[in-house]
Amino acid sequence: MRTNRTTYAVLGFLSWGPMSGYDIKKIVERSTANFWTESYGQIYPILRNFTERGLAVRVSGGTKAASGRERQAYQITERGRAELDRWLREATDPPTVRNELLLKLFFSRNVEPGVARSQVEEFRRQVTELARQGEETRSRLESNRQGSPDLPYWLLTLRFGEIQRAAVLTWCEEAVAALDRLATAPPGATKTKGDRAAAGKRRASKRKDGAKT
Amino acid sequence: MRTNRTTYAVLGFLSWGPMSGYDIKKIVERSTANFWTESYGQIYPILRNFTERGLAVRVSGGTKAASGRERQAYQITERGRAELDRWLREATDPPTVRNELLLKLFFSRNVEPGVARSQVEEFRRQVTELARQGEETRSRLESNRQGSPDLPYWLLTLRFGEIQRAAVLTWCEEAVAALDRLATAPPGATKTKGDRAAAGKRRASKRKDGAKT
DNA sequence: GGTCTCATGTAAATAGTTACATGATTAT
DNA sequence: ATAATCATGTAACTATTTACATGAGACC
Repeated sequence: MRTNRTTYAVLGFLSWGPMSGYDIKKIVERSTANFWTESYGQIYPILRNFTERGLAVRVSGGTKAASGRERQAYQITERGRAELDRWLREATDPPTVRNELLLKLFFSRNVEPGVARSQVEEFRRQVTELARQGEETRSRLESNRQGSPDLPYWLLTLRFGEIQRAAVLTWCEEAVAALDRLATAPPGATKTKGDRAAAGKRRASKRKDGAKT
Repeated sequence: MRTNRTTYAVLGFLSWGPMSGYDIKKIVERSTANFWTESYGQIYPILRNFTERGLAVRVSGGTKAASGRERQAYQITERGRAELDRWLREATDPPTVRNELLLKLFFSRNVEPGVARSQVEEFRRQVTELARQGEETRSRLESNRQGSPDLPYWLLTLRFGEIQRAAVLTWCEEAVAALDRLATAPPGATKTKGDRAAAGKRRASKRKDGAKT
């Protein structure tokens, strides 16, 4: 029975030093956003939970900086570190993916190929934007994190994103080309089994396809 | 306020023809497992909900085949098709990813590089297995779905997986190599604040250049 | 004076999984 | 006989997001 993954994300950040829930949220947005997110609704309760389980202690005050309320920082304990260590060594389940774009594509014969095409194009724009952000992150890391013992690991996660995004962009182009071919060539002409024509025409009108309502 | 994505997955399957919750679960496992999953706890309630909202009607009996209970099939209505159509055209939010392997890697300086290395290796095994399954799916589709109007779309989603997995496997090798270098070269080299040197050298391919400062 | 950001937190809603209850039929 | 599979469904739990309440200091 796998326990809450948020636990470990938060423990991981606390391993860098004492910080508050607010800090964690901000850092998550800047550092792991591409493969991990957390919301306040997760973070604050888990921090309280840590103090109950002895994985962290609350150190009020702290840096203080420029804040309205008093800063509630949390410091990881030995037990907290042990728990983090355990998780880092433990087997990792493959991620459960849910990709809505692919789901739409999967059912896209219900619409004209142009619709699927626009979806892919929009997806490509999104990925391109992520790639741009990735480049920024890389130069930021390389210019002011030199020598950090964390850096090699951070670069590994960054590289994952880079390689994956490049692949996805390749696919986008391939997919757009395939959909263009579908849009022009295919209505009923090609394949076997005579009944294909309908798919291309589908949008034209509502006729009965043997299904009543 | 985006409504439940499960809704559309189920509508999509019903667009193929009347089917039961059980059918949907089985088909999901065989067809979309790589980018979409659903559980009974989602499917059955949503089917009931469809009858209330007029997106599908219940057609008891149906194929019947070999079943214990009476088969409860659901048939999509015109309103259901309209809703599916709307969703297919609607803008798609980028997927929120949560990749636990990358999260572990991100915090892996808390353990020896060998730990991260094993995690990546295990991940590679998982992806390799998925790739094998993907190949099976491809030959299955190509041999007995020829001429289906859905085929081009299915192949697109399949291709996405293929391209992405190839990229991920490339990354795995790169990552293992990087972690091996980390394990041998750097133990204390980077430790202190003052030495930017070590990190910069790390990029050099095979350290014959005396990379350990 | 207004609004922005810092900051902590909670409540409610939504999403999703897991485990179980039930029971008929089919294969061994 | 019994195990497996077909099949439907629910309850409880876990996970996660969103929206809101609160309030202080900073900035214009």
